Amino acid sequence: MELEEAKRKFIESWGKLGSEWGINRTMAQVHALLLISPDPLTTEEIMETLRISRGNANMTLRDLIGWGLIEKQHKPGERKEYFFADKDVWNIAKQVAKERRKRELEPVIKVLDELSKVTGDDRDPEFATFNKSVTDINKLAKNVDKTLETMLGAEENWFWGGIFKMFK
Amino acid sequence: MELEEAKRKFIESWGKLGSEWGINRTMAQVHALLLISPDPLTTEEIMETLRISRGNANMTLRDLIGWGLIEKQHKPGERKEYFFADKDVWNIAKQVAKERRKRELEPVIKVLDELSKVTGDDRDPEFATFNKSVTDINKLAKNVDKTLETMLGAEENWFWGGIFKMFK
DNA sequence: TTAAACTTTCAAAACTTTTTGAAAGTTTAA
DNA sequence: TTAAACTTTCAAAAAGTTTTGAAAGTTTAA
Repeated sequence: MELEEAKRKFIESWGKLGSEWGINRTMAQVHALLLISPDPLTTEEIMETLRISRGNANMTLRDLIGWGLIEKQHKPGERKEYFFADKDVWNIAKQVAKERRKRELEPVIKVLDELSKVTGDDRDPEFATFNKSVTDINKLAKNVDKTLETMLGAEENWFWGGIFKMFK
Repeated sequence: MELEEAKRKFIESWGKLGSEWGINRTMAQVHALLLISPDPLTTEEIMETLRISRGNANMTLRDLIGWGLIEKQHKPGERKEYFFADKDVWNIAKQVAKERRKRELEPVIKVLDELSKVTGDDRDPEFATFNKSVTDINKLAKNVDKTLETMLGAEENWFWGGIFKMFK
């Protein structure tokens, strides 16, 4: 396969993966494009390469900055803004985990905590089943949360070494 | 909070979480409803409680069975089909991880493997950047895959005990 | 100041996904 | 057989999401 085709394929795949993971397709594609660009790109260049509108490009770039995945850069003597992506895959994974934890896990845990407080008669099957599911899921969510927290604070090397060895 | 309100809230939250995680809202809501039902429910009951159409209910129930999250049950002497959810949270997490691994991770790894094979001149920054990102992401994806595989094969208890201790 | 170069906004349009509901299909009991 | 009870299908409609592009806003250099 030739480099240009490979690049296109990479952008396409990353976009698809993104849309399965709550990051929208264009956002993931712009990210992919910046990931494989040795130099920072302008809005104009991104619009052209991915054939997207100015408005879309601007919004997407802003979102990506919000996710901590890309940064603005200014070249001395130039008015234009350049964008570049952090190329460190471990950082990317960490950022995504961090954001999703904040955006999705935290609100759910808040609701579950509230729902765990509901009281009732344990001999009432309606209550008992509700209560068991809610408490179990709450425990699971808290466990995941704690795990993420620890992972985010941990150092990079254990990851590349393979966490999985620990479960053997 | 009163039990009925709590149930509604649980179904709503689970639905929201589902839609952020690639499982559609109705599917997650039906699952939530079955999770907190002490007894199996019929299509009719589910339609009524969640105010969804017959077609939608039928499709959703089929999908949930496909994900391994619920099962059909027959009551002796009755024509109707009843549905019930596995209430074991660890099983639920395992099933979801298993399915997503198969549906999403595997195809990506396949593409990345292909893209890793692309050759070029390492002094060409275009190639070098592309290659580094692709290989790094490939390593990450494989690592996640391996971790999932091990987790899925592992026993339940280490999870409830808290994996996170291992990262301390 | 001014105007050129650039960025941001947002209502409307395009596209995608989900849901509906009526019709077709299947199973069972009599 | 038949018909009632139930399940499945799928084209069209509704709902939800993303994208466009023109207009408004901002910054900078002169």
